[in-house]
Amino acid sequence: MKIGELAARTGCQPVTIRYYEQAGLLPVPPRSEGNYRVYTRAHEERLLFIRNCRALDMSLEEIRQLLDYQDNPSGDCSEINALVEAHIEHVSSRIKVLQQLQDKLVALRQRCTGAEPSCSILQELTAGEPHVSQDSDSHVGHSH
Amino acid sequence: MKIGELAARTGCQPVTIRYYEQAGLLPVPPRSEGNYRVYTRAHEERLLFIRNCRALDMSLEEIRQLLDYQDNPSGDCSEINALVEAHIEHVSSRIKVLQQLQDKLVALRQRCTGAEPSCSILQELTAGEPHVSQDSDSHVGHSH
DNA sequence: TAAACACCCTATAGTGGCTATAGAGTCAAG
DNA sequence: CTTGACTCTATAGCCACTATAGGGTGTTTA
Ligand SMILES: [Zn+2]
Ligand SMILES: [Zn+2]
Ligand SMILES: [Zn+2]
Ligand SMILES: [Zn+2]
Repeated sequence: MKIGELAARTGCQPVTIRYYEQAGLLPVPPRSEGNYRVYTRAHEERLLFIRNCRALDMSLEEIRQLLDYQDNPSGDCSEINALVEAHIEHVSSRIKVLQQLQDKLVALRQRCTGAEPSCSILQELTAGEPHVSQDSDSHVGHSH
Repeated sequence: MKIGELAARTGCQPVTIRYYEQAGLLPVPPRSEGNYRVYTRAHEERLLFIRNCRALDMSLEEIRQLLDYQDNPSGDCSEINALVEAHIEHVSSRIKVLQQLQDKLVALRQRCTGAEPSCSILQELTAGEPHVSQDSDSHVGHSH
């Protein structure tokens, strides 16, 4: 299987596959005579694993850990559980922050009556309120 | 006011202030004899505006737009309202995605009984389900 | 006067998870 | 034998910063 077919099978672009190889998540595949990467079902499974994890917004580092547990099974689920638990916390704490932002944004939208000399939204944003910084220990990302 | 004081007043690092200048969000300030940037209250207000917007997770591009409306007031709130509305949509769509991920993650955690030969969590992640890609038109970021 | 120290300057590279581009090679079909 | 689809490598860009190196400035203290 060449990279294009693997990409089509996994819903993933060839460049991304090469990137995962570079990042040490996918094992380096053998090459054909013409220097093309040649993949097997094992690669496909592993890539699907990665894509499933990415679809859950795990970081590549978290995925690296899970793959490591998979490659060196210890019969102990506790580390896997801890990782999943930690990632649930990443996601849920990000949700909380975003919900607070949403509340503030809705309140901000409310401020505009359309009848002011200068829009109240801009005035509100100019006001120097105690600004709450976003927590940076969570890795679950931004809205843009 | 030198950059350190401005940074302290706005809860923002000096490097970030220079970055905003470079990015065209803060006007280039005059320099002192010793080539230090010298800021005024006007700079402080503008930087507070930017930080307030960033605290709401707006992108620098969105902030650029708002600053532009502020610098060229048209008496028309509709563009400002549209921008805020669009950003609320960025945030809320990100929240929806993350809530779905959270549900899946909780279900995933549930799978581990601690009694399997190989952890069911890894098996579930290996399974090649139809993977739902995250929408990429929203700019509100990731959990990590 | 000199040394220490806090602050400031520029320039460059790194972060994460890709995407985009340039320039070249491979391979099957017409 | 040329076209076209695919592949290769290497490099740069995206966002909003953060980190580092290597130097200059300015005040305080020994
Ligand atoms: Zn995580
Ligand atoms: Zn208004
Ligand atoms: Zn937005
Ligand atoms: Zn288990």
